[in-house]
Amino acid sequence: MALAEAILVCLTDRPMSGYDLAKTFDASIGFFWRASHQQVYRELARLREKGLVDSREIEQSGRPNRIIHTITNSGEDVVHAWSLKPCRMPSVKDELLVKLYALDTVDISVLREQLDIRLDQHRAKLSAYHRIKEKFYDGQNLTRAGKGKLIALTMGISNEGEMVKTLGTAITMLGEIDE
Amino acid sequence: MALAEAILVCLTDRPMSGYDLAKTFDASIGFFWRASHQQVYRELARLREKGLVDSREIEQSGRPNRIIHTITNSGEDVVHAWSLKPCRMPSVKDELLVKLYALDTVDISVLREQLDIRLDQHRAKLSAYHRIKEKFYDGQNLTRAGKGKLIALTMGISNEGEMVKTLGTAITMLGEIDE
DNA sequence: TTCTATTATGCAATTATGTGCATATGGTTT
DNA sequence: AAACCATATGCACATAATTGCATAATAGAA
Repeated sequence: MALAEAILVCLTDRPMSGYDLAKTFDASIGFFWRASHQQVYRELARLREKGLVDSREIEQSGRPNRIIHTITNSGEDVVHAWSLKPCRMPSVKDELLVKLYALDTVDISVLREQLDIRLDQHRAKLSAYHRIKEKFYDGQNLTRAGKGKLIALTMGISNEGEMVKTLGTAITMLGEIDE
Repeated sequence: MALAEAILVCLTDRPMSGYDLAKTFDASIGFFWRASHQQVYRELARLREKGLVDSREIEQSGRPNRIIHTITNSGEDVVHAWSLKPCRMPSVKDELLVKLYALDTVDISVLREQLDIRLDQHRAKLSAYHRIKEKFYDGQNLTRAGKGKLIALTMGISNEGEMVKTLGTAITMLGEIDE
């Protein structure tokens, strides 16, 4: 259960509402650990129960009240303990690769379209990462936190770039079959 | 639920026991879709219930009887329908990247060790993939199924190679902090 | 001789994730 | 005026994955 830790990590930076967190998980930290808003709210309820966050409701007029969550001391202890534990390998689960693996049971032109779609998705991610890097992490006086995010982003960029290249190769190889 | 489809795809090739399938998921198809033996046995029970596989017990002396599972016609229909559906993007969930993202809450030397471990894991995968490619897919007269597996393997190799490179960069960048 | 690995199957409990739905309001677009 | 988007929260149901346990025989190593 590292969603808990990912949320706590976000709250280390600053106290946030569930809505803020959900948006963060749609962007920044979501590049490395994806979660929906429902998941975030459910996990926040658990963290509150365990006393790892402190939640206070803020009155608002016009729109629903916000609930601001602040990390507690025991929350920080949990983050620290987690940081020392070894990391798991992310588990691979890619339907596209399974379809390539099972090439004699699938239609090549359909699969080709699916590869094209995937290629576009990786291109989109790549340019999004580039924009973020230029906007926030190209200055030279970065904090330690900023440097860490830059390293993660750099890995993301080279990952996506590589995916774009490999998918191109795969599409070419697929095109050379049955022609 | 694409574990069902991954199992059916394996059974398209040849009928297999749960044990055989579990081993296949520890290697070959497991490179693209990971599953434990418990998961495989449970899913096989479901597939049997739905009539997508046909299961017959084979008597053995000395050791437990094997149950051989064969894909049925409706099982093949399910695989075909699945092959036409668009593929999902694999969901990113990587603790190591979250730790980099949260660099000011983690100890750099501990994180460095974790990066080293990850680097070794990717190197191991890379050389395993290379061995398999040389052994099974370097000949020129491949079947269509073989060509598909070669494309998937090629993508795996370039993925792992890229991870090895990027982790090297990340370790260097991490080393340049606080020195 | 004890311990471990391999073959072969699976249940039970827990934890995690995904999908659909529900509510409430103010501002902007058509 | 109606439709839609952003803000803000969350429940309920369903599916999937992890972890620990359980059984049972044989072969080979320590």
